[in-house]
Order: sequence, then structure tokens, then C-alpha cells
Amino acid sequence: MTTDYSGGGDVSKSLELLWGMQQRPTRGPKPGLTLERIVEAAVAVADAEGLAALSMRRVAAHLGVGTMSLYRYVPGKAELLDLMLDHVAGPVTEEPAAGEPARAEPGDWRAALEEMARGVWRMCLDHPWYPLVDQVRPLLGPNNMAGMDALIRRLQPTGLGDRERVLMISVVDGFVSAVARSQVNAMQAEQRTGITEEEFWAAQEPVLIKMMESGRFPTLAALHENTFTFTYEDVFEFGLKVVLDGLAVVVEGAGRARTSD
Amino acid sequence: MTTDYSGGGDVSKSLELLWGMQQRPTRGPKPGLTLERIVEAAVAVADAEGLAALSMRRVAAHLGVGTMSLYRYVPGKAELLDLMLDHVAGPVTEEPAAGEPARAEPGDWRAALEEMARGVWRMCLDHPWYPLVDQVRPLLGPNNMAGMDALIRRLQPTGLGDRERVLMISVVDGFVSAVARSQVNAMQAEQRTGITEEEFWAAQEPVLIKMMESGRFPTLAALHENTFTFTYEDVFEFGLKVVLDGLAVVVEGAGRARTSD
DNA sequence: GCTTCAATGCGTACGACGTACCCGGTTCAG
DNA sequence: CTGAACCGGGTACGTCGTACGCATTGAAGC
Repeated sequence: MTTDYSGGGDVSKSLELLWGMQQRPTRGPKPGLTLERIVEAAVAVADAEGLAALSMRRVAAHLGVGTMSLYRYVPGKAELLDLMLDHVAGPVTEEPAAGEPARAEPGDWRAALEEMARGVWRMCLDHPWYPLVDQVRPLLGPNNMAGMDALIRRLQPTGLGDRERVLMISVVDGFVSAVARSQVNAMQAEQRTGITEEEFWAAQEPVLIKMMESGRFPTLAALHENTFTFTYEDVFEFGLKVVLDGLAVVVEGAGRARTSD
Repeated sequence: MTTDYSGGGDVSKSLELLWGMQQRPTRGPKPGLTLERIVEAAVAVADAEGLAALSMRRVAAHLGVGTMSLYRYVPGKAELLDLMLDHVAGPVTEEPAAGEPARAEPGDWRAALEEMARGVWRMCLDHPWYPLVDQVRPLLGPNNMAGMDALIRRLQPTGLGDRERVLMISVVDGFVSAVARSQVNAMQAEQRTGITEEEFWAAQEPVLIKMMESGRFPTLAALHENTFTFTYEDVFEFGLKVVLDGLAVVVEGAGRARTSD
């Protein structure tokens, strides 16, 4: 099927599983597995062997059960992916217990978005399959909703409308996910092919040199030698600053509009 | 194999095909196919049926030949993807023939990046499989190199170094690709599942309402009703402005550093 | 305590995929 | 004219998600 999409299965079934709404039937033998264990096994397989290697057979083998046994707990692979996504969103470990300290801080929106960006980035390194799953149609599980709630709250002092605040989050999240996806793809390309990044570019070098000498690409030929020696982390840091600087323009615009009211 | 990566095959083989370096053997029957026709057929299949439906069998069927015949022309699916990527980059249709008009324009960097962004966006709509291919390890074909050369040249007047200019391009391209990927995923999710975006959210509504009433997510519960009624095109426009505004900070910084030299 | 019957476990099978291998037919160099 | 090189493509293998069906289990109803 090559799923790799969130919300690709039976939505209401996924939601029931996410929020734990289901009564155990009284008849029949007791189940030998739990949803929790299956989801954890799936995450373990994906962490260790990559998203491409995540299969129902592999997950079952990891648990020491037959493949089809999983289908007693989960409608299919698509729904299992939804559960994995909310699972790694984890119990939000925020500790705002110290009496709402950040509320008055005027620049806190920037810190809030930067923390989110770095959190997503870190999670993508911990679970390299995460940015490879296309999160259209995100299932709203408990962990993700809690994170969203807290983040939107911290954007409140900007005075922006609900739509703008959600758009800001979309832009930051979209950017971070994109760079993270490139990053883990590069790592996995190295494992999959056994060819390092350096070796890959070295393989292109003969053709490149010939083309540079042809005079067809004068600007490329004139580029400094170390032009392409940046890491994905460099792109992340550079781009995060750019995006936040751009969002600052939006926030300041709203601030000016309010004071002139 | 579930390829969906650029540069996943034999790199030097792909390059030879891209740049047309290969002598036709003199012996044996004349080939009934050409690389060109195969690549065009593959693009046609992917355009019409999506990346997931792109298979060697389907491409061969579209050409009316046996599946294995394709392997006389292309080492494998991975290399075929590389050829498709450069093919749709197309002959660059820039017309800077009118005597280098933009060179003096100080804000031209912004127009250049915006044109690129809109070009990528348009291409993603024409070829919905394009943003779904992970472009780690991009193969440098003639069309892509010509586009890069022209773009970097237009960023020259910013006075930024080579690295910064390439980073700027990476950030814009990364952002546009990310939004475009979401956009086409949403479109295809609708086709695949037969469930529209509205129906999807309606399916989540009962659970959402219950959670809103629970008081666990006060900020989400207080959001205005039309908060999530934006399109991907809205995100693209909003985010493009944000990114370009952020890059303006970088460009201005370079300008100030130069004048204070 | 015995019967009933839903629920659990999981083996088998199907149709998709990329492609390795091999064979028969075709065409040109010598 | 002959042999080598090249073309087309059929078959087969191992992968995937999962539909289907069947034996086993164990609590509910009597």
C-alpha cells in the first residue's frame, strides 16, 4: 500500500483508539497484547530500521506473535501510523507551573516558536521516520492537542487574530519539517546506498568540471569552492532566524495597528 | 523498492543519460524506443495516476512494450526518476535578451526569488508527483543547472557571499516544496479515500466537541470558528512574504556592512 | 457443571511491486 | 555467410498489506 500518510485509514476508528474509547468485550479469551505494546514495538522498528522497513510482519516478529494477530487490535497499518504519531508527541513535558511567568513578556512569541521549532527538530533526530510521514489530515490525539493548546496560548500577547497565529505555527512547522526531512533522507541515503555525501558529489565531479569549462554556466563556474559545504543544521539555523525575522514584521504590524486604533 | 528518492541509483549512469553521453552500438537491431519517449511516458503516467502508481509495468504498458524492455534503456526505476526530474525542469524559458535590464535594480533579488518560488509552485501543480520526490542528492542535469546559474546571477547585486546566496535559495525552495507537498497530498488524499477535507474534519468533530467541553484545552476551545478555514495557497502566500521579509533583513545587514567598510 | 458462542490467535492466499535471469530473434562487422 | 552483439520480453523470486477462514479459549446463561 505504501501508506506513509496520516489520517489515511478509518478516521473514527483511529480516534477511538487514540482516546481510548472502547469497552473490552467480556466474552472470549483475554487478549495477549495491548495497543500500547504494539505502538511501542512499531516505533522501535521504525526507529531502528527506518520507515521503509516498517511492516506489519516486522512489528509482529518484534513482538513474537503472528502477523495477523495485530489486526485484532488495529484496523490496519494506516491507523497504526496515526497512533505512532501521537505516541511520539509524548506527554508534553512543559513545566509552566511557576505562576504564568511569560504572559507579560512582549517578545515571548518568538521564544515560544523557537522552542517549538527546536523541539520538532530534536524529535526528528530521535525518530528519523517522523518527518517522512506526510501529516496531511492530522488526527487530533491527546498529546498533539495539548501541545497546540499551550503554544497558541503563548502567542496570545501578540494581539494577532486566531488565523494569523495558526498560520505562523504552520509556517514554522512546515519549514522545520522540510529541513528535517532532507536531513534524515541524507542520512538514510548514506546507509541505503553505502555511498557517503562526499563520494556522491565526487562521482558528479567529472561531468561538473566539463560543464564548468564549457562556458554555459558562467555564474556557477565562478562560485567559491566552499559554497556548498554547509550542513542541514546550518540551513535549519539560518532559515529559522529568517522565518522568525519575517514573522516579526507581521507581529510589529499588528502592534502598530493596535496602537493607532 | 519504493524508491521516491533522487540520486538513488547508479549516479554516473544517470549522469551519462542526462547529458546524452553514449555511443550507439553499431551491431544488433535498432532500438525501437528512445530514452526521450520513455521519460515522457513516465511523466505522463505520474501526472495522470500519481507517484504511487508509477511503476515500470505501467510505463511499459503505456508504451505498448514489455516491462523488461525498459531495462535496455534505463538501469532501473531510480535512474528513470532522475531523468524525469530534469525533464520537467524543462528548457528554461527565461527571456533576458533585452540587454540585462534587471542588473541595476537594487530590489531585484526579491523579485528573482519570488519568481522562482512561483515557478516551483506552478510546476508542482502541473506535475503533482514532483514535490513528493525527495530531492536529496540532486542529479545536476542541464535544465536544473541552467536555472540555478541564472538565479544565482540575479542575486549577485545583494553583495552577499556565495554561501549566503545558496542558503537563501535553499530556504525559499524548501519552504515552497513543503507547502506544495502538503497541497498535493491533500488533493490526492481526497481522491484516494473518497473523503473530502470537510468530511474528514466533520468525522473528528464529535470527539473534538467532547474534548473542548472537557476544559482540558481552554485556548483551543476559545478559538474563533473560522480559524482553520485557510487554503494551502493562503499558507504559500503568507509564508512567502514572511520568508522574503526575513531574507530582507539578511540582505540589508550585508548592505550596511558594506557601506560601513 | 455444562453448554453456548463471541473473541482471540494466526496460517494461507492474492495481487501488487522491482528486477535478476535467461532465451529466441534480429542485425551488422568481418 | 557466419558469428557476435544487441533487442524484446517471459518467468520467477522475495517483498508488501490484508481478506478470509478455522481452531482454540473462556466467560455467560442455564
